[in-house]
Amino acid sequence: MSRKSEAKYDHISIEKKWRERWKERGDFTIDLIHARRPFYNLMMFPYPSAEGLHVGNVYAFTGSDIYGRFMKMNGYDVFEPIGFDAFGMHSENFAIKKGVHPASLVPQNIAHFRDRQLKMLGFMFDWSRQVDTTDPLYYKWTQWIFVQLFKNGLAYQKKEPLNWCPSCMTVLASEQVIGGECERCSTKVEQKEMIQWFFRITDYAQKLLDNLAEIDWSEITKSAQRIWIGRSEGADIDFGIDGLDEKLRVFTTRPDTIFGATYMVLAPEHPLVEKITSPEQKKAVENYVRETMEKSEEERIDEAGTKTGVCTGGYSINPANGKKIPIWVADYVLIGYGTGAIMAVPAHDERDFEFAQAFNLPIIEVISPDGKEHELTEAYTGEGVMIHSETFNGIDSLEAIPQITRWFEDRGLGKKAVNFRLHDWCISRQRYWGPPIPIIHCDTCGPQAVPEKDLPVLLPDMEDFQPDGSGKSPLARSDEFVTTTCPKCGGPAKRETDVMDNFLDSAWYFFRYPSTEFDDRPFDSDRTRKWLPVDMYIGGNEHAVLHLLYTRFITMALKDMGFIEFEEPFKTFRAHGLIIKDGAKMSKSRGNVVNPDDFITRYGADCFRTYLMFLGPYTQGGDFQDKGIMGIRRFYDRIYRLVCAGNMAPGMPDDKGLVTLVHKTARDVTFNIKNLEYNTAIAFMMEFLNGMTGADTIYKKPVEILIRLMAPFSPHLAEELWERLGNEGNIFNAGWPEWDDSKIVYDTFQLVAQVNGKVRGTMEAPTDISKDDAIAMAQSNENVGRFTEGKNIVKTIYVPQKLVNIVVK
RNA sequence: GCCGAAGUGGUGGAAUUGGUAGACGCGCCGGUUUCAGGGACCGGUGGGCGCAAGCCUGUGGGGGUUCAAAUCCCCCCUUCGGCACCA
Repeated sequence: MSRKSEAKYDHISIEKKWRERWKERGDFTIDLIHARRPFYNLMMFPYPSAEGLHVGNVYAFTGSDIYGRFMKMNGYDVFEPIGFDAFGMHSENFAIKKGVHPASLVPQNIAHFRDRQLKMLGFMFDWSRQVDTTDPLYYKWTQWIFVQLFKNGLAYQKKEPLNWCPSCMTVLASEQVIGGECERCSTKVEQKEMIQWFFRITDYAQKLLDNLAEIDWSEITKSAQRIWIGRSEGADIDFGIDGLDEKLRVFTTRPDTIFGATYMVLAPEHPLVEKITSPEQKKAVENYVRETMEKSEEERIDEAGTKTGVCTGGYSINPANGKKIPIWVADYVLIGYGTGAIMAVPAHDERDFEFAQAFNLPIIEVISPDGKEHELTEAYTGEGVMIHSETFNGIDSLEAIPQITRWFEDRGLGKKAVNFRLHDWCISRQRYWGPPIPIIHCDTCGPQAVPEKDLPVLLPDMEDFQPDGSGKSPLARSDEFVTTTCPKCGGPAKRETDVMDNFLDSAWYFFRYPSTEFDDRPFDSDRTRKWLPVDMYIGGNEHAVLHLLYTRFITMALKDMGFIEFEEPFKTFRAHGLIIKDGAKMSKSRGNVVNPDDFITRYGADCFRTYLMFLGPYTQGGDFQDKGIMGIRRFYDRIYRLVCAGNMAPGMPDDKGLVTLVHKTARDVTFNIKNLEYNTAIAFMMEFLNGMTGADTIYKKPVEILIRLMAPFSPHLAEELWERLGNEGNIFNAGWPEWDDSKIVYDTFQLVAQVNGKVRGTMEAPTDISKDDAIAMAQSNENVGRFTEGKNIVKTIYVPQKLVNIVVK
């Protein structure tokens, strides 16, 4: 047969054919009401950026889609929706850069994403239920959520020093500051004191933490959340202030060290600083506070370790022993944690030790590892026996913590306390491209929620939408938008002009998917009961403390407000890994960005999908090497030719080895997919093909099994081959291959003969060989004999169906 | 600095209740097909020694436990990720 007439795997026409067929048949539009085995398979919806779909998106979606298709073949009614997270600074900044209005750019981007890219990749999305966060019909309900939180006291305004991104010209939530930089544009953030809207996520800190123990999430994600929530247990203790009728409250995890407190430190922003400063120190303190406020977050991070501060001239009274100790101001104490003030115990805290050394403050050892006194050259932070602690001397420090806490409690000077580093979620943004915060400010009635019947508060169409850095949103420049009447008293009032954080849009989108046809409610309760919580959620771990934490909070709040019956949104979450290119991160500056479109055109979506999954374990990512995709292409070419050749014997082969291979492959591929170990699943399928083509006759049944196993990876090709083999109907309704464990048996195995742990020979032995026979067989091996001759056999180890190890001396 | 994960051929990666290290690919080498050019098929491919049988060596480095260690324990190095003065 000449090369020309040989069957050629034409991926372009095959993929086109099946895209159309699926659309015609409506294969993936599922009946949400009558579904019998609902399975909600969710992936993180993308920003429809103008650069188009990134290979990282394709990687993420493919891994999720394979899982969804696998579940479908296992008989579940899989709901796999997709949408567009199109509000927010990412879209807006890009629009500014291009000089286009986001309202005209975003729909273009969505169309490109959806029609030119996502639809080419063979995902089984239910296109009848999309979500676009910029659609007023969607953000109406984003605003509705705000209103519910406001009514329930979970949304409030407060003035606080906040993270301000000078480039994006807006405040950010602390989760959106990564290493002192803006999460979106990597500009160094500054501190700015402003009045903003917050959500009380801290009310849920304990629950957010506790539930982590119960949910089936990637451990790496759970641990990131645990660290971010940052629970620490200790005590609040009130120190007196010399000459003032005020209390100075501190939080400490080490009340056992209180007799070693030799000074106090206030954060520069602490409200008591001014009151306690003595006239002599006034100037120095004022200078220090001003300098600190002017420092950027970056400078403070860089300086961590070098201690600065000034003495206030004020004194505090240690409630443990009545001693007078000086109060200092220093920036190593943060206003945002605990009470913004500490009792400094230089002997047992590294930071306090450094500070005490820098400013020659006394160091008193109160915890001793061996009960003796020491000359301290560094802080001792471990446990030990208490010394210099009056009536507590001799007590083990661990036991002393509850004792001392109780001692203070009894005297009304302190109490057990728990602190979280988690802060309330700042959701105000001084930007244009987001849902307006649905609040009306009335001078007489205060801030009022926009009545639900008046939602959505439409984002006004403004030609000039650029942020101006004034600390106010561009919306403030529209009188028409701002001017309104108070819903309570009817008097003149002004609308809130900030828009909401983009992460609120995405905190509830999966509630909307199953209920997109309802325009009188955000989500239908029957629908929600049937489909939520989400069964499987796959996405990037970069959202561990952003989206994934906010989402859990919103879900908990919705439950407490009575709208839903569960408090965790995702039963299972798996973080996928990251794709790199030739060992390095992909980036435009390196010029090593993989463009999915090129590979799809050249090799087909099926090949591209499969290759991405072959790069490495899905949860760990992989290294994309352009040449590697040929391996997958060859694999599919071979299968295609095999099926097209058509000369197959019916049914299953008689050959026991082949039968075993069929069952073993079905089993292994199944478990691999369940565990998201797609790379090894593909390897097993390749071995299967190699094993089949090595035989004289090809049988049809094993080929059909292989095609079903590969269907989640290469849906178009699998459909095509399934049809060519004479099957009717969607392969995804054909069921998942079953296997029989009792068929996975071998008559013989390779018996390894070792002498002193080194392999000296291998021989084929019957599976049911006895221990004695196995040992005898090993000893009969010529090479083994060379190493045992003239030696004493000390012992012999037999591991059934594995090896014999003869130990000689 | 602290926490977590990981270091395996030229390369991506397999193998973990401890039991033949390198599955499956890529690349490379040799061959077949009247084959001219990213085709198909067959064979080989960790390193060293050897004509060969085979031997030695080998999973970041160094110790240890064990009949047996990529896998378990201790110390060290490197890389990546997270947190970053959190009291």
